[in-house]
Amino acid sequence: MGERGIVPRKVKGFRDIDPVTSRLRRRLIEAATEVYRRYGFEHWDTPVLEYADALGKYLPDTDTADEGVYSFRNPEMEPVLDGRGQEVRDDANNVVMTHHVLAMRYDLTAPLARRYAEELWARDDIRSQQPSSPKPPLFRRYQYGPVFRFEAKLDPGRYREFQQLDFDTVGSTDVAVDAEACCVLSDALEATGLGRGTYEVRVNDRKLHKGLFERVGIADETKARDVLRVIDKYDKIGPSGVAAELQGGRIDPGSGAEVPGLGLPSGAASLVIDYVESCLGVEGRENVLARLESRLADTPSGREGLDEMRRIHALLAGLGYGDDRVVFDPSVARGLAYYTGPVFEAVSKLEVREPSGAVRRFGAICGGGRYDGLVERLLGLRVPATGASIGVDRLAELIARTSAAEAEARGPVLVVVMDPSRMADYQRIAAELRAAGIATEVWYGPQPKMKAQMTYADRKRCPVVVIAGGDEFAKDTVSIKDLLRGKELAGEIADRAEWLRRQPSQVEVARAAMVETVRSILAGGNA
RNA sequence: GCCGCCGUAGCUCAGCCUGGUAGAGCACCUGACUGUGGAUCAGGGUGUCAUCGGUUCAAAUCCGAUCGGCGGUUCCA
Repeated sequence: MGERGIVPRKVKGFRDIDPVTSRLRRRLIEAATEVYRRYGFEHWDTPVLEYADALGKYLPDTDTADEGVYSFRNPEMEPVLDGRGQEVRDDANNVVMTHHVLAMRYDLTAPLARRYAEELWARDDIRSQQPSSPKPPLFRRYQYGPVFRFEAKLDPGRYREFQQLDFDTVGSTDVAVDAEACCVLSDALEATGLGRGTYEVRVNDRKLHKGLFERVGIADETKARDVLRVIDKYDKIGPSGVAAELQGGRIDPGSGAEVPGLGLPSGAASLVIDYVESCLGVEGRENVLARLESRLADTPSGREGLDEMRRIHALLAGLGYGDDRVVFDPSVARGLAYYTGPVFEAVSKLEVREPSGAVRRFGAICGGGRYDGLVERLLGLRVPATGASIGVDRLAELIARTSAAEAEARGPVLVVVMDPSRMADYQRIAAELRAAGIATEVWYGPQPKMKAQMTYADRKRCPVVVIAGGDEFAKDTVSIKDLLRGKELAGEIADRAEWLRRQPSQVEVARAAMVETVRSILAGGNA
């Protein structure tokens, strides 16, 4: 053995997708996008690469080293543009060129903003910073595809490349759109196979949080964000943990890690905890609203948030979306620097058991909300938008783990090669089956031994094998073996010789009847 | 990123404390079987003991660093 060459290895955080997962993924995307389409969203795609500054405007936490985008310098030189889109020139009046930084998209919303802003940019009134029309055009689209995030820590079910399935409405401030987004999520999840009652769409409004801070007297945004972060951990660390982190800090008993406190006065801390606990275990959107009413109605932002929630509730109720599908949960705190109004997420209530026996909770499988600052940072123009995204990979994993049917994926039909000199005949058999819409593969492996071919078919979960040797060709027949039926009957095998003589899962039929016979086996009937 | 635990065959793991160059179950491979996967029987160990370095006559075993996994913490547009 000499040099081994380059060691083949996959990039960490990225995945190879096997045929079963791939098929499931595509099925989910088809089912969900069909729902999106029914609501009037149209399909737009955008490139995987964007100029980093177009994305970067939405990187609220670029200072944290943990996360980031994959980026690199464009190999091609392009002109540098100023804020009005004019080429920058040097003293000699030459156009200044540079290798711009390109980045892989980390979600589908930032590219949407770019796409939308680019449309507006073409309008003279917008470019001159003096919009003649204060009303941005309405735009509804869905999009799916891979997004890329550099994450320092890779939890199970968390990757650096993953699929998102987005739908967004740009150009409307009406919370009716937010209510509709909840319906879309619910419909889409059910279309992919989640049973009613196994999931819930949780809704909150960032304005409620804002109201809480007004009440408690927290004006600083960073501080507010810190408080929300602590609230979000309530189910993990409990009321005493939350109280400690809001005030003096605590030491995590699990890891011994020191968690610094936020230094809130104890009165403020108990107001915050009261807010979180006020709705714990409260069933029904009406009841949640009533609890919040008594706590936040006297703050300007809280009042606003409550009005929005109330309207969303009325719209949902009018459409028949009850508490079995959409709930109000004031602890939901997504995308702190990003969302401006209603926020939603969808979670599965099913438990998944790891091979190790541990129960694993799936995180949110969908997330979304209103982000009225979308285009503002690109064009200085405030454009309302709301939308949500399904995490396709998480949903796929959830369904794969909780649905037995999905695990039983089938391979193609295999045409066994008994006599390599009759390859043309085998390929003709395969062509006939394919013409009937049946996925079919001819054995091209090295040894023509039948046992090896059967083992191959078994591994590949082939449902049917077509066998034709000298006997069959002489009689113009084929032997058709039902591997799934054979598997069922395999338990009865006591004497192999006897078993082979009877071949209970195999039939010999006239060549003309082959397609029909295979079709009926695939349809579930036994030949 | 920080703290803790872990890293031996394809998988689940034993061996490590008390150094003497590896073992179990399952899986896998071969054959009984010249035209039949799953039964049965008979064979087969398929491994740079994560990597690199240190201590030692001798390291899977002791020490250090690195990489990888898991849990927590941070974070999640």
